[in-house]
Amino acid sequence: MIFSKSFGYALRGVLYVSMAGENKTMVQLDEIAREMTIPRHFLGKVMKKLVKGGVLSSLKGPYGGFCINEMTMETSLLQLVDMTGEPEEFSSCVLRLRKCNAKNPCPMHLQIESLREQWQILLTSTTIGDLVRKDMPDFIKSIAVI
Amino acid sequence: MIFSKSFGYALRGVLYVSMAGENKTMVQLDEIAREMTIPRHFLGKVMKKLVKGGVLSSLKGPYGGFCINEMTMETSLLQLVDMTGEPEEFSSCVLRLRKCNAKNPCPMHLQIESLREQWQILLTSTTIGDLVRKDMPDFIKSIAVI
DNA sequence: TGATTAAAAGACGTCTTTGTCTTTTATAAG
DNA sequence: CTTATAAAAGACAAAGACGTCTTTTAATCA
Repeated sequence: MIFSKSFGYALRGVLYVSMAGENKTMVQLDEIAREMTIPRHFLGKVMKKLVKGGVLSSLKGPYGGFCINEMTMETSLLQLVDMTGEPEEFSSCVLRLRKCNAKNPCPMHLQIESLREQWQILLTSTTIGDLVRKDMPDFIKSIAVI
Repeated sequence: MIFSKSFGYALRGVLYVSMAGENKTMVQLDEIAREMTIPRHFLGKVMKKLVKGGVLSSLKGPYGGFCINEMTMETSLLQLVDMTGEPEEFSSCVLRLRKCNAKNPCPMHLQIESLREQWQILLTSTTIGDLVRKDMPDFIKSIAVI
């Protein structure tokens, strides 16, 4: 699989907060985990990363929880990937061949590099806001568990 | 990373046998591991899978080792992926959203599905033979360790 | 048959990802 | 200030990928 489970949890978490947060101010971990069918404590760790990354804001204590902020809707999927996983090794050959690069390309270098760039562009140009705006009403039903 | 280390080892292993095997009959694990800088015993397990999968043949005992067969050059990269890793979950949404499919697509379904298909096509249509034929002389230098 | 060789197979250990549980910290309300 | 609440943080466990080492099996040759 291309994306990690953590990424999937993060995406669904942000989307849930973005949509549920339209009415309420704060959305709590328990609700997100229950509605999205994500292990509660693990989701907690993922959400913490998102808060650290600035994608979401949080508040402890009674009436606390998570909420969106100025950055949320502008966040790209690539940023989400970076926050939830390891920083990609962008220098190395996708096929794991040594010394494969633009100057000394492996036989598949061009085609693979092209595909990787398309992914990059797609993930960079798509924001949480895009997803939320695209088809809100139907989408809420499909962001639950994998 | 898209492909596992095992896949990288398998690819380099098959390529090495394919190219070294033009002269000699049998290529041994020790030589492959040494020349490709791959952990010997781990490579042994990967090579075993390839033999089970029919991509390579092997012989035990003195003068034994690995050699190519009728299937080797026709093997696609996708087959190599399948042999070295887990069977892909092709039904599930790449973004890990539930119930996302052609009839009930998530907002990114079309674009992502298109990219995935391009990968699929590339990996299916590229065979070991293609790689070996493409630029043999230069390639042998670049298939070593990542 | 016996010795040697090399792949096959299995036991075991490490590291990362994923998941669970408990404790700590921060905030709101009385 | 005390209590309740909820995120933050940390310890720990399970599973899989990756890696090492040892034993077993099969083949060749004397």
